[in-house]
Amino acid sequence: MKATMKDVAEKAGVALGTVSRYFNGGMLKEGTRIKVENAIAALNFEPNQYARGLKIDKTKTIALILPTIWHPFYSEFAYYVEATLEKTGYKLFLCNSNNNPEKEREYIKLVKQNKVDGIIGITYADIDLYVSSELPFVSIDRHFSEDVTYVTADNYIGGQIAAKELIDRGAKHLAFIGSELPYPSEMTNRLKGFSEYCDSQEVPFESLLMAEPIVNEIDQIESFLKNHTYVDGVFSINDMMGINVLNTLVKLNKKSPEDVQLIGFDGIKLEKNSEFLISTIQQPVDLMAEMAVTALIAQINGRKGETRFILPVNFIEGKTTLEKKY
Amino acid sequence: MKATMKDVAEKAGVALGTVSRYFNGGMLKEGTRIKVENAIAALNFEPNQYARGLKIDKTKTIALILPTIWHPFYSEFAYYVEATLEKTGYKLFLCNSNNNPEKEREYIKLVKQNKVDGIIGITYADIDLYVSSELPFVSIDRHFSEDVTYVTADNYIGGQIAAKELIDRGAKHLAFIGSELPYPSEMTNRLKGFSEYCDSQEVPFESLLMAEPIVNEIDQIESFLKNHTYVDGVFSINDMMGINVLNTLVKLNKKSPEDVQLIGFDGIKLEKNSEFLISTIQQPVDLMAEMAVTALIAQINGRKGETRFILPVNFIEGKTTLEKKY
DNA sequence: CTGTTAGCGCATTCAC
DNA sequence: GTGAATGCGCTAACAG
Repeated sequence: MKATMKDVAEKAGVALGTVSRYFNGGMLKEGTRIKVENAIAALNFEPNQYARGLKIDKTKTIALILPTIWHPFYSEFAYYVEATLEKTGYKLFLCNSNNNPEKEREYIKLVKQNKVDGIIGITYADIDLYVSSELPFVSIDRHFSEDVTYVTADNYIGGQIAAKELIDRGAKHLAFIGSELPYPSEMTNRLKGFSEYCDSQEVPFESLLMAEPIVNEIDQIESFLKNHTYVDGVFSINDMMGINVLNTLVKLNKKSPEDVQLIGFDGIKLEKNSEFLISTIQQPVDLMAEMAVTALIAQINGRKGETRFILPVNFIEGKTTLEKKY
Repeated sequence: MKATMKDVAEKAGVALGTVSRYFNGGMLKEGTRIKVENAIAALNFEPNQYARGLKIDKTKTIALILPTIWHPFYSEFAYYVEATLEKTGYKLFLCNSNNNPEKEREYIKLVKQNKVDGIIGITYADIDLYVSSELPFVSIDRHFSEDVTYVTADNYIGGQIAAKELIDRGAKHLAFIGSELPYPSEMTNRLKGFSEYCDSQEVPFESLLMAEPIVNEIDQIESFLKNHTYVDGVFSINDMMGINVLNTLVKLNKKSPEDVQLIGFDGIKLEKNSEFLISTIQQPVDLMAEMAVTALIAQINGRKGETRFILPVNFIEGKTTLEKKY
């Protein structure tokens, strides 16, 4: 049998409230404190969190909704979210939505069920209606209605930097390879920054915009590259797609960076201490996680501050770009 | 304000117990059921899970402890655990232990705190004492005391297969590159299977066993390969290390598979639909997750069946091995 | 500083 | 088939 606080109180010869006070930071006289501690140890007691939660109406738990944890970018984000949360004693529910709105709603319901205090979500589905401003919610990379807090990297500047770095490294004919999301997202800004910078420098560029969900990604990339053999600088919408571009280049007997320079987006690494896969625009994942957690906990505690957090990105020089020329 | 069951009862003009029965599968007369449903919809009511949990002493929640979610193998495993759990309505707490026993114990305590019903753990730390047989616990890749359930891939056979495949593909001088864990683990069996097969075929092999935690992994691999230039077939303890071996080979101007064939372990992919990184021995991660969940839930419900699950591995032909010769 | 007490929201006996 | 009453384990307010 699991011991209860009542058992502890009896064993220690004190009242129930005293034991409770011991756990909630109240002052106890040296003697009673020791009696209580002994009883706790003897019974191997741990307070029942569900009873506690019922009483104080807090769970010290949040849910993280993301498309799939089986993706280096999201798993890195989850890693940092959990790490940040830990410092404040919060626990984390993990939800792989697979972009299924149904499942996202199910987790959003957990807030009403008092199972979690709030939610951090990377979601591209249409759950606007469920995300009200009363719900402690922080969105990543996606802008809901005005008063829903969101955290994002500066995708627009990221796109500009990608274009600039390719051009500065001697690329003359650029290309953007990416997808078109059915819902608006910060990702669109990557292309916007890229194309506007190209235009401002009067550098021509092509673009391959595949419809989501993408089918035959590899084939599409291959035929695009075949039809645009003069392209010598590619900006891919993210690193994973960048890897596919790289593999396709190999197949077409082109070398990177010698023949085609390539810059991705995200800054994926397979582990904390491994290398970046390609040259890339790195999102400050650790910072994004930290901000998201901080903002969420503030909301949970009734404080509402900033609702927009746009964090800086930076260029990572990897194996798929040449030395800077200018 | 959040509505309670009492509010629903009042609004529907029925008693509290009736509403409760509605949620717990009791029979209601058509008329009352509709009244209840209307009231629930009107108030947008969701049952408070903490109150429910307190009452029935179940949380429908489990915790997953792993070294770090920021690692493709673990994130794939977590993906499948969550997917399996979902089917049974369980929720998942994620814990990155970073191999810190303190943190592992903290999560194990959640069971006593009634915050989770059970635990699945991939842990190499010394937490034996905390893992008693009363605790619903399933260990992955690690054998605790006799009655603690564990799930693992057949690492011994995996090692044998790796050796066999390298030899069958014409490698004459093999090598094992890996680490030595301070605690016993199934991983040790990879080397055992490998070396025993080599011995049985009278094929010579070298081995590099780096002490954990590994420092200067790349340097150690490089110097090992430099000192054993005749090696033409490498079995690395896992895929991540395999990638490091591959990078080092490139640096040393050796080609894989032409000069050195390489087989890893795990069968890592960066996403569900991406490619394997190198030739490898694949663990049946999906199956392992499923078995772990099934066994855990059985334990939670008081049923105890098998306590040992050893699942088959298989060879994946990737870019770092040649065609089979024999 | 410590003991007593009243719920938190719900599931589950019992009567009816 | 339904309503009323009891308590799960705990916190917090109050009295002493």
